[in-house]
Amino acid sequence: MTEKIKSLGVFEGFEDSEVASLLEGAEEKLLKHRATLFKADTDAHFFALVLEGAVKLVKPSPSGDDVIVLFALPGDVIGALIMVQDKSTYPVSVIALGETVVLKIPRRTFQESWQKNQIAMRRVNALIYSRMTDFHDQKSMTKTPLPRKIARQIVSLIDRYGTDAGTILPIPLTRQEIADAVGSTVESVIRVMSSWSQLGIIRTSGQHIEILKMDKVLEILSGKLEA
Amino acid sequence: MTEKIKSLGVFEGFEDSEVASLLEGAEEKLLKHRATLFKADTDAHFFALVLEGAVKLVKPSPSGDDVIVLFALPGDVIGALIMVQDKSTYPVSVIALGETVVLKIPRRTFQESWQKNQIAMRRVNALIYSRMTDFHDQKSMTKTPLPRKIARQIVSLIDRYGTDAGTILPIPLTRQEIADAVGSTVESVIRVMSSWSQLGIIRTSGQHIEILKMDKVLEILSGKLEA
DNA sequence: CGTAGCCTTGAAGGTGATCAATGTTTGTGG
DNA sequence: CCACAAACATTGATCACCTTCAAGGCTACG
Repeated sequence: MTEKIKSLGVFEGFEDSEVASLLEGAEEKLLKHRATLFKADTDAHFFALVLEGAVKLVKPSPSGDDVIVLFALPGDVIGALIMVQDKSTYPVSVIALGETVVLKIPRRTFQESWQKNQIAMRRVNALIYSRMTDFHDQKSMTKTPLPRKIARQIVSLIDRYGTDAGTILPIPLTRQEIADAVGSTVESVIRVMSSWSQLGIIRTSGQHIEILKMDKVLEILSGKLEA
Repeated sequence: MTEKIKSLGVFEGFEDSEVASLLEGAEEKLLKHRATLFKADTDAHFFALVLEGAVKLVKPSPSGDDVIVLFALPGDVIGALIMVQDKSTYPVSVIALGETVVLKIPRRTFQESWQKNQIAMRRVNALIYSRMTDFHDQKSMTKTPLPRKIARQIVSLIDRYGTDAGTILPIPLTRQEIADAVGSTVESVIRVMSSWSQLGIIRTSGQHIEILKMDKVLEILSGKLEA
């Protein structure tokens, strides 16, 4: 068992043996950029922990405009809630962004170890709680102009990654993905971000986004700045 | 302890003594229409179960256009997730729609009984799961035209209430509230619903909404019908 | 060096927000 | 039981913000 795993927030302060039982049957898996961890509507027999890199949770839509429901970063748990349903299929597909490492944990282990471990469950629920409030935030911004939505998304990602390396987005994101995440179109996202680039607020090289003036981004988010 | 309480989904199959310990310190409370159960940013010292009627969870916005994050109906749990956070304030305000009865349960009871009761926690998590997928649904409809959003909201409410009395919305809703729930404006909601009324798809008297042609509503939801 | 994936730009058009005014229902106190 | 106020519903006109459609450019990689 690697140090990396033991140092995850979910396992903080746990005995090695405790962690071992929570990881019964777990399997570490390396995903290449764009690789799929699981597909929506597929039998949900495992959940996962993100160790390195990132994944996106995509809800497929009949009309082809998929929506990104969530970005999961290291330390995040995915597919845990569905483990409590008796039988079920995943509601979303999970796709890696960049090289990423995840830990696949079988449903049985969830039922036999996680659900019996109050502290672990508390921590899982805490993660879910923050996800929930994030949805609330998003929902409260439906009527808000696009630039503010994009700003929110960016800030949310940086906040969650926590690293004070800070101003560089932890994941490679295409404009299309940003659009899918905020519920807009590539073109509109491009227009907004181009204008930010010109104002020197951000700098992008390829899928890499760097925030140069966080204060400005926050002003946009709060509506003070139009940009 | 009333029969009504014991018959709630969360308590299904539980012994009376078990239910009693889960309700340690609980207090039944009658709320009048529009009465507030708790306010956002207030110390979260209890969570609640809806017994009768309904409540709305409102996220206040600085700009005054509040957003309705969720409608909670009988059997729903509200504020449970926040009980796992060590100390915290409610992220939303809760306001009754129509005469409603709730059961206020102290945080201590959550920590001492609920968290130790695997089955109860599973059920709470199952409720949360369905709420989560509901958010996913909503998010996947951001780019969708307003009528479909409204249709989704209506169908979701009727689905959840389950009663095959069926075609009458279980809660009194103003157009403003519908607008707040789908992220739109009163005027726009009115235009959509008026057109439905004229087509004989729905009938409204005051805050009461009755669905006359559910099939049509479903067609609108799926995009087959423009209306 | 050609293809695939992503980014960019422009023009046109639509959906819904906003503003403003008016009608209707509900509830309350005299 | 009436009168008035408050809350809710409605309608119309205007306009901003995005979406959509179309075309082209850039970069990377086999």
